[in-house]
Amino acid sequence: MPELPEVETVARGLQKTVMGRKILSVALGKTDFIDDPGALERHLPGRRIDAVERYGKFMMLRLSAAEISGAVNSTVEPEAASLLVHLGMTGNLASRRADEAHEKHTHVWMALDDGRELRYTDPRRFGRIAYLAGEAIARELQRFGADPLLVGEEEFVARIKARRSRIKALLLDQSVLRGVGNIYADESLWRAKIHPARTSASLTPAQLLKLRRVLQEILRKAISLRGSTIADFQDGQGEPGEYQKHHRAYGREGHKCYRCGAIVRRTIVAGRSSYYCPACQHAPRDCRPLPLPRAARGVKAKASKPRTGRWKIARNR
DNA sequence: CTCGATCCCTGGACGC
DNA sequence: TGCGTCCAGGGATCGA
Repeated sequence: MPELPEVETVARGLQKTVMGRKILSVALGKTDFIDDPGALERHLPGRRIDAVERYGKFMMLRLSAAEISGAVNSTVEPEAASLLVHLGMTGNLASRRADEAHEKHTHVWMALDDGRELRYTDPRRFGRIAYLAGEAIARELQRFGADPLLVGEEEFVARIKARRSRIKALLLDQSVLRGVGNIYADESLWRAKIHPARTSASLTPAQLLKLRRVLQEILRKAISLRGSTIADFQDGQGEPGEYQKHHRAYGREGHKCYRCGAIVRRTIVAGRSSYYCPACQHAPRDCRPLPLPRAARGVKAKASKPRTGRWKIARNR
């Protein structure tokens, strides 16, 4: 699932391939995940993609003011505008040759001035696309919390301590930190030896500082490895990330803890599967692991495949 | 404020 | 093998 490192990877790819390109036209497939499909058709053609930025799990395509060539298009307002793209669970945004067959579940085609198309694909359509202009951009972004890579020690502790939820729920809450999802929440909690069901109030400042530090280390490492690619699916030409090889908790139910050898267990916290080492990460009394599935039990349990969605980082050529 | 439940959606895993 | 069921999960939303 695209979290901060995966979105960063996609955004960096797009910086190389579509930045500076002009959008010539827009075609749409299914649009139930798009805020205002008509706005895309009305406002994107004629604009140039000036920048591709990441904001939490969103990508922001900064768009030019649109008077690039030829006739003035009166339907295009001159104010700052952005295309916000959230990949949800299975979304991808990539540049393809216009004559290249499109993947199944492609829902947006943006023809560019270099003969290529910027295409959005998303089988489950849990993603989101929104065209935002003017003050709507700032209004949209103010809902989100700190960037976990930039947040300082004081702010991190303050944001966590301001709430009394379980730590996993807080890590996943985009209004606390923007960009952390299920994988990197579990990975950082394992590394910090904190059980996901612990409440923020029960954690010491030292534990929170440790959590912040390992979270940043993990995110940086994951970005350097182009994110995590879980269980490849369909279509050949992706360039998968490598960070899944470094997972220490996520998807490892039934395997031995890399640190102590205990069996990694799974439980549900904040409505999400949460993987942890019962020996390293002391559980609150009210939190029990789920029974191990048959595939993950037994002596030589050939570890179950990670229970997870799957997606692939497509190469942005 | 915080929780859990429900829904959205598709396809892969699994059980019989 | 084939079919039905369960499940993954980010986020919105609603009720407790």
